[in-house]
Amino acid sequence: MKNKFLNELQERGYLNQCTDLQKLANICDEKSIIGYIGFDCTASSLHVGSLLQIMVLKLMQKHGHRPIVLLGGGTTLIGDPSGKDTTRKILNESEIKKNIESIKKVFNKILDTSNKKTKPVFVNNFEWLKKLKYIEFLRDIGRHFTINKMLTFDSVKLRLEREQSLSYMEFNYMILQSFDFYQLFKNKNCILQIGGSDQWGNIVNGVELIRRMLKKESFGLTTPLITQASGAKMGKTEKGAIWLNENLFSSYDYWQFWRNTDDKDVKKFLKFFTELKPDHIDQIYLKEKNINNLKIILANEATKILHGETASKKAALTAKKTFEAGGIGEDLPEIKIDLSEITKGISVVDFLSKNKILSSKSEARRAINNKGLKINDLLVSDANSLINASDFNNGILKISFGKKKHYLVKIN
RNA sequence: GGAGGGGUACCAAAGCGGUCAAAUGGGGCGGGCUGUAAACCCGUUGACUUCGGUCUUCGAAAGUUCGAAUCUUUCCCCCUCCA
Repeated sequence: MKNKFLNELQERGYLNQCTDLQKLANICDEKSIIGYIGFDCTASSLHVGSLLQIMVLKLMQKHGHRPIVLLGGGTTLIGDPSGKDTTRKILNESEIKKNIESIKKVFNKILDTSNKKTKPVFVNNFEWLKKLKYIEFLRDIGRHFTINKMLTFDSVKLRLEREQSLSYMEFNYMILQSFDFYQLFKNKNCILQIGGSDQWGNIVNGVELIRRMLKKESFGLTTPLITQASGAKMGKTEKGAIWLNENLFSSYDYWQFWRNTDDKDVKKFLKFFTELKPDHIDQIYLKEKNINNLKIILANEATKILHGETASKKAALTAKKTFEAGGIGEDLPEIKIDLSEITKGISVVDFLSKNKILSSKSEARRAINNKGLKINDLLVSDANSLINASDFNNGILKISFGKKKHYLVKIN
């Protein structure tokens, strides 16, 4: 019989592989466990690609288990070769520290921090990795890894097959990650490591290490690699990543991201990225004839989890006003402009490039020539036209690029 | 160490003395259709511009030439084959 936590894990499609599902289920039935996921700290924010993993942590909490969030200051110094064709850029310690602080904010928003029993624990593997002594480490830990086996793991194998160089430093990443798990197992009683499917090799090595070093059993579990119907990797659009930190990606944009989900992904994403019950999702999916309403539900629920209910509602309202009523929603991005500039009259093209709505004047001219630019919902037909005071209604002007990008310009 | 092949825009790839800001495909962006979706169709895709042009770009540097992505030299990097 499956355990509730693992059951829901599977039902939502979070489960890819597990080292021993049945045994893990038995343990989860008996007591509350501690599990961890490690996150990369190469940027100041995680993006939607890591969201599935965070949702798994949240699910653990829901079923009374405690998540450990490992923000890998130590391993980020090395760079995980898994799924990478080339060596990552190496960050220095202070950059990583800053990134960790920034990334933490998101976990504190998404995860439940009020329940003492399941409150997330943050750890930084730099704490133990920095203390390692090379010779000791080789003797105590290194002896348990054979090169023969390490060469068979995808992260290594693929790089070698493609004849892309893999440095000795990166080659060691796997061992360090195993050591992380060992440390957490030994010191924090953490029996489960979760990760994306590309982490399988690293995770299994950790389980193995614990067995060899401590003669104890631990568990590994991976989530599937999710792609969007378009084939793109989750969270990475060509424009840039869908960041989770609000300073990089506003709650309004975040809501829009979900609202623009491909039809084919809607059901899947509802299960992945909302807390609606799976059977409820199945029901509404059957009942609701208009898929757009489901996309709105998806956007509302997903945004709620990250940015809270107020922000989610505000984004939804703005979307409604902007797209359905053709009006102005207050959550649209704002741009301030000095009164003096409008009295003089500023050219539209200058304004667009200056405020980074478009990257250059040429691009702005192109946009106008391609009928892509509107001011107060009126097409701008002349690339030389000026913005002046008469374009403002109550000190506000709406400028739109394409059908989806709208900005409010306010007089300072 | 020896012998060859190659580095071109976001990516892939053509061009191999002028007509090259550089074919074509993908991607991006905009428009049309629609449902803020997909598919499809059209346009666009270095910067600046008084819209006449001007400037920067084909691994790096130097040279030949009226003129270089294209020829020469040196350097850097990648690949294939042999040892």
